[in-house]
Amino acid sequence: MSQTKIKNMEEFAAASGISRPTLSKYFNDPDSVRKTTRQKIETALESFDYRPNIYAMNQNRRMTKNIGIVVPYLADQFFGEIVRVIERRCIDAGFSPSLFSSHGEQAREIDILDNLRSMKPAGVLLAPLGRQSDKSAIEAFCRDVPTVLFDSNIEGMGEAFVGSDNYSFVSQTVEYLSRSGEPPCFIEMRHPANPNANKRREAYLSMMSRLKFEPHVIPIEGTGWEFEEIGRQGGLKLLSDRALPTRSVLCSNDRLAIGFLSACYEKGVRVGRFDGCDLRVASHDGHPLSRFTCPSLTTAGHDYASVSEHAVETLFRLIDRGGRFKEREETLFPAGLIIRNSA
Amino acid sequence: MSQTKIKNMEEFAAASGISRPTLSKYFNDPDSVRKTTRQKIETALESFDYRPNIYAMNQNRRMTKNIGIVVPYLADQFFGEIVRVIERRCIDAGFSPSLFSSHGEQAREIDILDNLRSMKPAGVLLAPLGRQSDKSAIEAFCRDVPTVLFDSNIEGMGEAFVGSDNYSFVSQTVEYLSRSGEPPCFIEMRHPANPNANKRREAYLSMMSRLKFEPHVIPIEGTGWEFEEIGRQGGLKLLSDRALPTRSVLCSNDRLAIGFLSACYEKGVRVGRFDGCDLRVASHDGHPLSRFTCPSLTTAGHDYASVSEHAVETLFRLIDRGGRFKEREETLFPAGLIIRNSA
DNA sequence: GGTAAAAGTTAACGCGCGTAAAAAAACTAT
DNA sequence: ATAGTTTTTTTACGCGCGTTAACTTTTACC
Repeated sequence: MSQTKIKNMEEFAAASGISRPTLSKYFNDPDSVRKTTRQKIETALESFDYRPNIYAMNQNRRMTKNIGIVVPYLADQFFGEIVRVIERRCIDAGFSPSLFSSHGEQAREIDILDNLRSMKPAGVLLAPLGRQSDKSAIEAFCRDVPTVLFDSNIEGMGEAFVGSDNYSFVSQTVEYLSRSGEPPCFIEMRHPANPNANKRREAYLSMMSRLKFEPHVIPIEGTGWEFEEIGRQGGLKLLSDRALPTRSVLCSNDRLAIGFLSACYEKGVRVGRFDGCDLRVASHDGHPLSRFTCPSLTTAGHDYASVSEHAVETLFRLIDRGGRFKEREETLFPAGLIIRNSA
Repeated sequence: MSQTKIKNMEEFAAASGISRPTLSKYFNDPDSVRKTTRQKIETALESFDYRPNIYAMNQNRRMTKNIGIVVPYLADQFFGEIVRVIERRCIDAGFSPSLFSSHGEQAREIDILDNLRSMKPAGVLLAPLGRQSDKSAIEAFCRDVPTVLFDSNIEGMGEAFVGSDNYSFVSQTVEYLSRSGEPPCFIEMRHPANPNANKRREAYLSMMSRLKFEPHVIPIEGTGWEFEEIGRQGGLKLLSDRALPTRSVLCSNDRLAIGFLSACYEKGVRVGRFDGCDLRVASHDGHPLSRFTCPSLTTAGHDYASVSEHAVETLFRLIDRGGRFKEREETLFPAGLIIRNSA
């Protein structure tokens, strides 16, 4: 252990017998110094436990090794999962990730972007709120900071977008439901916060038309991020009013479906793909809890790993390129159909 | 909008007609300058949009206005909810919260604490991993940085602990279940990661003994943070083996119960508090999704608002006091019994 | 209107580190 | 061993802001 407290790089230079500029080089990139000196430094580091002052390090740099990660709603397990993978990859690549959640509020998203700007990050991974986002604020931000969008696309913003291919999600569920029984109606929020919802509706309509079935889009009321409650209330109303046009239901996303299933249960409607069931219910996202619903939920799942890996990989490439791509990139990953008991 | 770009406080001083030291005072505490000058500054701020360099601000300060928030697992909605409230209050109080998730890994928790230390935060709100935590690392950290623990208590560490009163949770559920039917057996993970689980088992045993019922603690296998899966596998096994000693089941926490309910559903066991049901299931935590299970889950819910408010309030008080309390504080909030359909 | 207290200004230094230039030292290859 | 290359050292300055001290202007109050 250390005997004398080392408080700056100067003192550590004296203690380790390496000059300060060389130490500075080392801390910014350990591979930039000769192997023998690197070992000397690392030996000294062990006995003196010194860490450079991060504020002093960054204040005179036009760009830091920080990476911002912004998600719309951290309580949504989808983002919890994505963030975990992204953080790990950033750390492994020698960056310091900073995590922010907009908590579904536009003002908060703008605040976060403002803060982020003054952190001079090397790059930012941004999952915007979507419909609620202040487009011009995001546009201005993307001009200043190298940004990769994920999850929600906003046309033309950021240098790249990485997300899931909504058509792939919906085409698989519609095709499966139609093949194995009655074609589904489609339940969604009337005013979805997230642009993916619109893509999914369009995909549903297009698939139904291709398969020559009559489409039924059923919008339910409610705003905010409490999707389960919205799905539940919508479900209770639809079931009370006997307003479902078909005996197959496709929900826009799993959280809505979780609420809808709870309504079915309460109303005594037997959900499932087996004989004696009243209704089949399927959905999209592959929510971590979708396999614990009653019955377990048939859904089209995100390729979580690919989306997060590719988002990070794209950002690193963007940083290497100096923050600009020739052309905006868009990468969409297909879904994987997960057949369980609900449909 | 601005015409000339302002790049530091010097230039902003010239543009606004206020001297730099006064500006410095203003940015560190807007109330420390006279109202008239404050208004002049704020007017100038609007037309020039300047923000002080956060790195330069902090590098020569022994303590910053940063607050660290560390949780063991962000994908757990319990923490998602708590973090939302805490972040908001920190911002309103003029601090900059930084959010970190240990993702259930000891190494990650240690890393986070190391980083946090070099951020010189004014204070830290730490929900430790629990059993997996490196006690000595946490102890060392708490010596250097004013820290309030929450959710998981580790005896003697940090200047304060704010959490829920596990006895209150369990006594209410056990009392309710016993009064309204058969006394419950208690299902928990054999090696729980979180110390609250141990408190809950003890509370169960103590309540059962007080009520003069025979206790049945049923440990189930599995490690990690995938509680639902653990609860499900445990449930499937118990039901197959017909190993449940009673027709009332009390789960240690809601996530376990969600898995257990899915096992019951799959096995065709009718869960509920009504005639014709085979089993009653109750639990603890008031998980955001507990009301959407099938049937909806009877549970003892955290007082989320009070826990998070009081944790923040305690940290602010600690910071005011210079980072030390005379005596370690411990505050526990009681649970609220939420009677739904499962029991 | 005069005076003391409060708030602002000017001038100057320091924080810890990045970085550039010139000189010295350490390797590499012939 | 020698010349050539790479790496390290020395020296010195700058970044943007915190902070202090001495001084000047504004306010508040009788």
